[in-house]
Amino acid sequence: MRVQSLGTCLITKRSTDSVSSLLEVVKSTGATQLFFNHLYDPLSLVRDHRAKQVLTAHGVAVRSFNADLLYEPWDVNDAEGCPFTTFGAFWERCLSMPYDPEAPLLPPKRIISGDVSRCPSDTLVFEDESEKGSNALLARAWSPGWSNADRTLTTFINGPLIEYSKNRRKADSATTSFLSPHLHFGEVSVRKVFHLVRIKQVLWANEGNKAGEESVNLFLKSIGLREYSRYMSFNHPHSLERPLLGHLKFFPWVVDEDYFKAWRQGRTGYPLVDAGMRELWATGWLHDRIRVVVASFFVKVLQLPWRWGMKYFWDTLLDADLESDALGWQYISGTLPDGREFDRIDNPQFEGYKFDPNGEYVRRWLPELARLPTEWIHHPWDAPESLLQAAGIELGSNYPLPIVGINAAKARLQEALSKMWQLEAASRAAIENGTEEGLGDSSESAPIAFPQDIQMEEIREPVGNNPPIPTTIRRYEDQMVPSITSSFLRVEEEETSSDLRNLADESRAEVPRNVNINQEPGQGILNQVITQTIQTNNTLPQINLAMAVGNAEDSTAESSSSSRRERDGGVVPVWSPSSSSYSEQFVGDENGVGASSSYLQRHPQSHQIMNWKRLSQTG
DNA sequence: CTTCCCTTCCG
DNA sequence: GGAAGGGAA
Repeated sequence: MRVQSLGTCLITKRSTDSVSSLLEVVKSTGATQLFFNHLYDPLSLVRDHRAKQVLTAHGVAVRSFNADLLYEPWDVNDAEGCPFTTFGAFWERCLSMPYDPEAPLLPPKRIISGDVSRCPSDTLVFEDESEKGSNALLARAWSPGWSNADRTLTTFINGPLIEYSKNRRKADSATTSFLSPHLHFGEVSVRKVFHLVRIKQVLWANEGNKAGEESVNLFLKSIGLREYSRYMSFNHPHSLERPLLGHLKFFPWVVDEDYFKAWRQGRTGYPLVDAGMRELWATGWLHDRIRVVVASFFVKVLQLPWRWGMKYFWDTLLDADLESDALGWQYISGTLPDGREFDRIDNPQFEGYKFDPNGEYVRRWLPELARLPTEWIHHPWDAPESLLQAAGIELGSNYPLPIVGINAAKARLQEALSKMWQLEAASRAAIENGTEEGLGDSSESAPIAFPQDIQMEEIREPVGNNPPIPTTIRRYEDQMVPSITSSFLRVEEEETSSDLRNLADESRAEVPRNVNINQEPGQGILNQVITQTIQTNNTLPQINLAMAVGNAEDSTAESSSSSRRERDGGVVPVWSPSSSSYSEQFVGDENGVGASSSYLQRHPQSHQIMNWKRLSQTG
């Protein structure tokens, strides 16, 4: 594959062993240098650390860079040099760092192409015939490629950005940036977004446009959340699949696949939730507010295990992103220090009038409710029978009654919490008496299995032809949310032994298939090895290679000597599972309740924890 | 201009 | 549930 704009070849490889594939490419091309960009999930950290070691040992000059974040996670610390544990403090620090984020780099003028004639390259197929139909539909929300990303960015900055603060609560999506898939797949750099947006902010500030200025702050906050997701992943590698705080360890989740199915199909009886779930299915995209609504409903009203919901998001979202989504679900579930209080249930009816005051969003995605007046659109179950008839609605027939009443959900939540405290107290007692060792491991270490038999192919768009019904049955490929913990624990055991080869590759994250990347190498092809071979050349561009991180030797001293940034060579602190000591205060480690109470002592200000304490006492 | 109350928002 | 901001007194 020839990258025309750069005049050099792109070699693509599928492999179960990235490091040896890289080595093979390096050898067959005679490359002497390797450049890659950092990733921050535990698998990549381990894999890339190894890649750096192995290739360096083979005499290749390896350098790695930050291309995904405004600041490297290890550069953002509090006054004591410790990582932040709440988003607010983290982001405040990011915005007041002594140096600005790197300005975006221009593309290189040219790259001196190496000799790739002896290097075998796999052909990657990004879309086959059977996928075209559903991909065409998904394309309504996203057109891949860096030039589309650029256009999306420009359109947003010159359009909706200035009114972002005013419009951000509207479920109708034309007011958001649509950048998330482009950012995820590396088609636009977050630094470019940051700088262009800041330029606008300065402009508006000079004009005295307060609303515009505030809009930029709010938009940047969502960029900040993305940053924070990587930050959390780096500092708490377990948090991608385990609750960060352990206070819900004994929560009796409702394991009900019918609830789960109703949620997926958008048949919960709550119009805002259902509209969201159908938009998600049809377009692979949801407004952030609506993601919170459906996820919160999932966790608080249905009380299903949040990892199920996270996996469904993973399977359906175009911008599915492990770090961001894990952060989001933990936030919703109240397992972050600054997450939502667990015992508060949001009422979809009220949220409906907040985010969709005129019911337009609901009518668009739930055509069966289209003729219902706005007064009842978010709570049809209260509507007079005559009115329902006139609107052609038969509750329980062509639109469901609420699957769970809000009051019933509140009562059930309280019951579940009492149960949880009982179990917790029992466990504590058992541990203190030494009669039983950590029975608690059952819930966290072995999360409730994802239902195996879900048949997504059978889901059809409900009555009506708006949105269009997909003509192609969607192929359901099980892209499991990668299970990191098990392999990760093995890393802990084996970190010192030399061969980490298998673990990093076996359980690696899958990424969505239908990604068209024929325009430019992007980091988004995260898990296929994509290497661009480059002859010795010091004017090297920061090309987004698909690899990342992990430099053992040169790093710790320098980077912990704080604020000096490393422009070149991508200095990364030594990272290994056992050295990520910050996790100790969280439950990610084996100690569960005990661990989170030591966290409690350190962070008495955390109202979420306070809540938990209060509840524990009253329960 | 201050104070107090009410709404809104909360990563 | 609590801070914080806006509006009324």
